[in-house]
Amino acid sequence: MDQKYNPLDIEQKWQHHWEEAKPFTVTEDPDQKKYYLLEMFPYPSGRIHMGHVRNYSIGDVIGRFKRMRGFNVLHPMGWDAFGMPAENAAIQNKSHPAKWTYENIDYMRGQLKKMGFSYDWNRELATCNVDYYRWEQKLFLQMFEKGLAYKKTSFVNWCPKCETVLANEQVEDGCCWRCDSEVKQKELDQWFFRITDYADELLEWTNRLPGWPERVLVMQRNWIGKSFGCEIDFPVEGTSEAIKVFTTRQDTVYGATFMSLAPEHPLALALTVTENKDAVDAFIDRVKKTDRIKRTAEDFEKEGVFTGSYCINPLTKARMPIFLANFVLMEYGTGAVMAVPTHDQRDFEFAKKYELPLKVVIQPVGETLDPAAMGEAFTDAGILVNSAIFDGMRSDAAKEAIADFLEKEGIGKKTVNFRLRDWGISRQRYWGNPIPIVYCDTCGVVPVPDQDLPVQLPMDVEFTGEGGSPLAKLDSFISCTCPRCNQPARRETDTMDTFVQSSWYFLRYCCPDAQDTPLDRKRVDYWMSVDQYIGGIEHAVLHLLYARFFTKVLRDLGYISCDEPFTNLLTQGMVIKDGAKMSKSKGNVVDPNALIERYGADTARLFSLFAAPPEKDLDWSDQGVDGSFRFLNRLWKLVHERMEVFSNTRVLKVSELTPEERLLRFAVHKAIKKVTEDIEDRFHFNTAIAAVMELLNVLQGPELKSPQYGAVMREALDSMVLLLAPFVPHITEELWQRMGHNVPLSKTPWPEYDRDAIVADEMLVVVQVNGKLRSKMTVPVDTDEETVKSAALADDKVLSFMEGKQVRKVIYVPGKLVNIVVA
RNA sequence: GCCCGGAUGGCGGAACUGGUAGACGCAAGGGACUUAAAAUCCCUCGGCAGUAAUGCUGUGCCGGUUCGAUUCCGGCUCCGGGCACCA
Repeated sequence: MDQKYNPLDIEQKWQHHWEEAKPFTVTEDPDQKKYYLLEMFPYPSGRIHMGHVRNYSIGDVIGRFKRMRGFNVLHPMGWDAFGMPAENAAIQNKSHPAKWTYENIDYMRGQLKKMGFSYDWNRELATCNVDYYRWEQKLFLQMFEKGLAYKKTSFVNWCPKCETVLANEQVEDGCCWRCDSEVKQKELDQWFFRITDYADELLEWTNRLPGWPERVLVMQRNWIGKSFGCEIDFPVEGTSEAIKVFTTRQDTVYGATFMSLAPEHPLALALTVTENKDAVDAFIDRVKKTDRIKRTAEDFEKEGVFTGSYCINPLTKARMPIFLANFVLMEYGTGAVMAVPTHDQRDFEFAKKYELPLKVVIQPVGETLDPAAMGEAFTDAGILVNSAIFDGMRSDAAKEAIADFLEKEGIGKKTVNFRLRDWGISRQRYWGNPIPIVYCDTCGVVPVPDQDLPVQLPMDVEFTGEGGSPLAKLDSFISCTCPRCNQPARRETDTMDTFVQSSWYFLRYCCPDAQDTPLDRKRVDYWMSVDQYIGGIEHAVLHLLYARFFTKVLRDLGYISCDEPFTNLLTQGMVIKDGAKMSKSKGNVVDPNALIERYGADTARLFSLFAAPPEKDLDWSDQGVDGSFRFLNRLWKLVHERMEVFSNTRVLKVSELTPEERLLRFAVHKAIKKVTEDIEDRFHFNTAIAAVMELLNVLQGPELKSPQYGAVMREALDSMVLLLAPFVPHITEELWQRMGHNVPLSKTPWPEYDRDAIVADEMLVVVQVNGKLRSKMTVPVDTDEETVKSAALADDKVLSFMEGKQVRKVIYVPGKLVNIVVA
């Protein structure tokens, strides 16, 4: 037998075995506890990177562990395969995105297999495959029917480099999430998903996801941005019209001295008097040319223009001049703001600039504000003044009272507003799922009927890189007949955002071969929801919000029963090297292939799990990798060395062990307990691995000559190999087999620790004087409190620190320490 | 500005409910083996003083609670992340 640890051979051997025996293939079994484990599926960009290695290694530990614990573990893998890089590569290489994508998938699948991840490959799916996206088209049409998918003209985020629209969630710091180009605003007719219909439920459930990291939930809550307030009507002087405003500060309504409208407000032009028309037109024109992102920056100068019209404050009856203001957004609230310059900083700045009246209606407790002397708005809560019957009330009480009063008078009503906008899903790109819609001059927007699905993405397309989407130039695709009137019609040429595909892939994994339906309810209901989801934090308000939305929509469409897709979420940290995220431009990339060739997959897995707990950033260290490799070599050597000792050993007789043997066994069972708890309760794989390293250090001690040493050692090495199996599956399978086991590790249960073995005969008691460590004593475990205390008081070292002082108190923490308080 | 995290040796990190700070690993130094090197094995390894035993000190800073604080409370500093002209 090979005595040298040769990772490449044994990894190949066991990967081949898994390929043949398929121990990770699962079906629904109502008699077994199910466990759905999922890592975020990769985009097939070419080759896997360290982030993938880390993400999937974390997942694989959990998968293999749960399997050994007797769970029916669903652990699928697939490809988030539509998207722009494929199209860009096609332009560059004069190739086809499909070719590029499928080649990448083949290569990366090979890489994942070389890492030894325990996936059920029978369920593999690629979202660019028509067998996947056809069902998404069906779901789109059902959403269209229910009004959850709709088309509207609006200003949208436009990435000039990607030549496509981006959802709000895909704009980061005013730049494209993918290519970092500055995002512009463009007015386009686009498809949207009505995620705002689910805003309340999405928010509500953030309080019912205890298995999610709090910061992800907070980010989602902020993103949804629910605020409570009032809608109030301000009648326009001399007309029967009223301007509706939204405010969260109805307690300041008596202080509203003017009105600010968004330049896009539908009443803007109608309210403009003839003398002001030129100025207003010029202002609107200027604002429209200003970039959206800049316009909404906090430091952007507040500017406006007077329309010449007035409205009436419904409570004070004061005349309020109506302005257009550049900082007022049409898409939040009603596009109109009642301006309270004393209690809102923006209104304050605006009022100062255009010399508008200031009226204080909230006084801070114990202070009196003088409007003339104010340098900034007072925006905190306080006591109402100058507010008629509400004078003297506190802000929060006044909010309620004024809201009730407005409702009673029919001037306004309580309402809520969300920051969340509908999800814009149209993309002006080729490599995506075609939106199954036809435009007919007679019938308008017509959904493609069920029997005509799927709308196949045509393959005979040229990629020039010029002039936008290739689909928009492909007559054979565009030209069609209207399904309603059979007249010539045009096909929609936009494709769906790739985040649509990733919003339900985890459901399709449950029934990847379902033929007549996107989702086979019986199977989906068996597996869902995902018990553990693992991926990067960067998807906190993207994928993770969209997937929650889709799950709720599909529930309401009757496809599934669960309310939420992911019960537990683990967000793993980034992989860092030399103080920066690994990237080609920084030149600090570690290639998994090179690592596997040099050390084997087990070492790569072990290091990425050992160097940091999963949720923290992982600092890559080449020497650290050496250390992990050394450990596996020591393990290999020790098992082979001691194998002979136990080869002809009889059964372990626990009651007849020598003290040395008992100590060895103590170490083994302590390790089993520690590793089990670290994996199960907290996913602290780094400390679990450290515990096994400690055990190895103990077992490496000198061979004993005592009669049961062989039996103890057999139990020890068996246990150690089992404990390491989820982390380093290849070497452990090999050692397991070499130790004479016929059943492979992948079918062997997790070890249980023996409670009796971890009860020590003696205990170490630390002795403190005034909280400082002064001595240690070893006493039999059953020693009673009084005996321990008096032994501590009689200790030589302790006595020297008590000299000339009186004992005030003696504290005993059973089995741990004695603290003697002296003065 | 608001909301979340975080700060522990030369480095990655450990200490789970307040009870021996620094597990495990890396690096470094010394030694064994070797003609030599690699590999392997052994020893040392927070700081200061001391040959040593040992003592003092030490978990970002200041203070508090406690017999006892890396852990709890109050106030700061710095770093990372999210949100932000959202009415």
